[in-house]
Amino acid sequence: MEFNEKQIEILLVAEHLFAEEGFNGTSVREIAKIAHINVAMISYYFGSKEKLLEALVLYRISGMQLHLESLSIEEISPIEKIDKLIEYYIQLINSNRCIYQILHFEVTSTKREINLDPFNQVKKNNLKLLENIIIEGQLQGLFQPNVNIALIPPIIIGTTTHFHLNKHYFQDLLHLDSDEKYENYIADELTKHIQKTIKALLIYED
Amino acid sequence: MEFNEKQIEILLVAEHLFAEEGFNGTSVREIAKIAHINVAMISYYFGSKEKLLEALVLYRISGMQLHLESLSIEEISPIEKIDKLIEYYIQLINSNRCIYQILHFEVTSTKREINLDPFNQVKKNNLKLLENIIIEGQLQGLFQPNVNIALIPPIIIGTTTHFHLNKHYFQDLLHLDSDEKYENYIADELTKHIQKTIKALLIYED
Amino acid sequence: MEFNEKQIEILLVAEHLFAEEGFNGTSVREIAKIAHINVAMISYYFGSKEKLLEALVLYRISGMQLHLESLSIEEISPIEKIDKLIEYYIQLINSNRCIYQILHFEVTSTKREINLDPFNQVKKNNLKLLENIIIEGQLQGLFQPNVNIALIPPIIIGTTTHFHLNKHYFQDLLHLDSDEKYENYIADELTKHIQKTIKALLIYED
Amino acid sequence: MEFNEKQIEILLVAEHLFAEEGFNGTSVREIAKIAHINVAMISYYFGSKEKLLEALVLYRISGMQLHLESLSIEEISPIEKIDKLIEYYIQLINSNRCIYQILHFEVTSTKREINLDPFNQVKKNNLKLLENIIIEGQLQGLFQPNVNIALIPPIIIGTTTHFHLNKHYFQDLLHLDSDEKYENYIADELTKHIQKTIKALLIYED
DNA sequence: GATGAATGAGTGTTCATTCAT
DNA sequence: AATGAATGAACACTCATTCAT
Repeated sequence: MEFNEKQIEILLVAEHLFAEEGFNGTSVREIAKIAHINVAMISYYFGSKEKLLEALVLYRISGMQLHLESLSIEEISPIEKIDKLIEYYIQLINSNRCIYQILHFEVTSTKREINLDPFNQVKKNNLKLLENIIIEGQLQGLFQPNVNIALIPPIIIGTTTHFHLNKHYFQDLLHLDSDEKYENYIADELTKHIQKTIKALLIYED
Repeated sequence: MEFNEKQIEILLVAEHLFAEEGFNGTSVREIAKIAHINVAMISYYFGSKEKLLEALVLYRISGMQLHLESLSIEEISPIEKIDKLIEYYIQLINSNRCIYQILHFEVTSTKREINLDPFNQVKKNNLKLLENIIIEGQLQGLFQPNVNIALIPPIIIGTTTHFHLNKHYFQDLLHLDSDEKYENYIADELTKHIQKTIKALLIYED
Repeated sequence: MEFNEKQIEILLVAEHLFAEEGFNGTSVREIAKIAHINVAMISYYFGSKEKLLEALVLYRISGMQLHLESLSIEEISPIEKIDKLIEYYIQLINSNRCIYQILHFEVTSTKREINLDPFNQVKKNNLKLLENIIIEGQLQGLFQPNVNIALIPPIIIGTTTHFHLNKHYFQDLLHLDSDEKYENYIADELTKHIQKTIKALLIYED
Repeated sequence: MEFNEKQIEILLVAEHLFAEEGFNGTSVREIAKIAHINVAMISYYFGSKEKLLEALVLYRISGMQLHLESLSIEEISPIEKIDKLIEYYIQLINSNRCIYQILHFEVTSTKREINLDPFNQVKKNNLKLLENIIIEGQLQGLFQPNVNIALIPPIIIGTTTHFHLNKHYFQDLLHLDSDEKYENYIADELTKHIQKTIKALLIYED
């Protein structure tokens, strides 16, 4: 699917608004106004508001694959690989914050007829990547053998998105009185915390 | 705030629909139809659709406090306390799944003028409870000293809600081909997984 | 028709609101609230909102008769009688401002099924009173013979009500920067102006 | 402000209904039905029902200026000028009957946020025109010096609108058993009556 | 290819009134 | 006699979409 310049602008505006106000809370007129295009353009370009969402999902999912092919062949320890992967994962969620929220709330939970196979495939690929690293670590005797690998991404994604969703609460709790401090906290403390957690889980013998 | 029988029925129907279709995706007529009441009743009882949401939040938050006062005085090890607390926490999220989703997506993220102070207070109380247990464990030399306690609830809540939000994906991935199996998986594997993760984090020396 | 204390309070509140906001612009809930009675009382006491208006009209019309029986027998010149009558008329409109407005706008012009016979009778009686004075003056050679008597009350009522309806405009135009000044202007200048006008009309030979 | 054909039709229908049933007594559906347009068109064209009223007022006020520039320079006596002005004034009110009623009742008296400055300006302009004629007459010694000029338009407008508002009463009183007779009465008797009244007032020495 | 005009369906809310008590 | 609870109907308005141009 190829999108022209205007279509991409519409997608970006829609992404922002869908994330902020929800799909039903966003009117096509609002999108059209901000994107400086005619209302009819949305139906004209995408068919309908719902199909605009579908196009947006498609457009964004392609960029959500972890591009860590290098990681597999790098000559660093699996522990460092885990650290790198988590850092990269959190950055990925961070920079795709809007579409993550849209996907989870507007698509996954509600009953829209949007094909999520590409999204699910991405998640499975990312899971496979993680699995390879863990198996490598287990073979090296660094990681414990009995870990539920499928439940590790939920920790990373879940914790990060939860932190995002409750931004105000955590800004208050952790005294992050500027957006900059908040962003830095994610890049530093939250990332370290999740890295430590996953590594503990992998290494810790119960 | 006291609600009569019909008001509670409206609240329950609204909760279900708001969680499933979103606040903006749910019409008052839909609520009225399912609750077998007149459309005007919603305005009559609650003032407006928005105030209905507010009433729902208020109604539910009171039940979201962790009732684990006993835990503090029980003569079991802090490790067992952590296990119990997590199990209880997950059950709490489980049975309040709808309002959790509503709170996170309809209230926290969007700009509604709903007072979240009670909700935030509950979260802080629950955090305090967790903190006490961890400090107890640290004093006994069971837990490591340098853990970011504030970031532990996000792991529990984030992981659990992420699992819920992606129910279909995980049902497919983990071959949970019935709702029963899915529920059991949460009660067993997911709970164990999160317990193990948190304990690892607390005990693991990096 | 006898009204009890509460009914009269409702009537007074309704009169005030109907004049200020119009019949359709006033809700029975508004009336009930201000009159400190239950909403159902209005239907209970008067039958319906429309019948409340009817009752109000009936209640007020009785007081709108010019009580100037004395005028007929007083031993003053017809010119002085005209002066007295006009002054009295303007005061009458003044103190019945609300119901006058309601009658003209809510009843007379729109198609309500309210019996206006009593109101029309009052107007005819008042016209007769005026006619008698004018005939007396004509017999005394004070007034011209060829005057259209039926069109004299419209001058008095029309001018006065027009002044009331455009209160703000005239307050601005005539620098009547307080309600007191405005009221005084009516009692003094406007009254004198209308008296002079009618007398001129009656005396002036064209 | 330019209005297209359909917009003008809506304005005309609205004018008629607002005058007849009042602003609150007229529903947009009623307007839409009679104007043979979709209900949504009213919001689409004017923004809201209230703004439709505002547009109507704006649309009509421009036509309410007395176009009597010729009068100032015509070589006729001030007395004849007064006659002409009054005749023209009454015709103006006559042909703008609806908007006059709307302005007086729906706009002037109730608390709408409609800008009445243009209307007030028109009234002041018309007053100025009258004033010039009267001063001319006074300079020629035809009119008395001590007349309250600001209170003359109220006589003309008040009397005429009062006559209109009480159409049924006067049709009954004056045996004007057809609309034609009623209209003719205004053009003949009522006009003459008001002309005579104003002239008497101006000429009569008290 | 692109758009202004237009619309039917649906929105949340308010209304006067009714009715069981 | 008096009222709180309840309701169907109507309200103004917004929506995503269509269509002639």
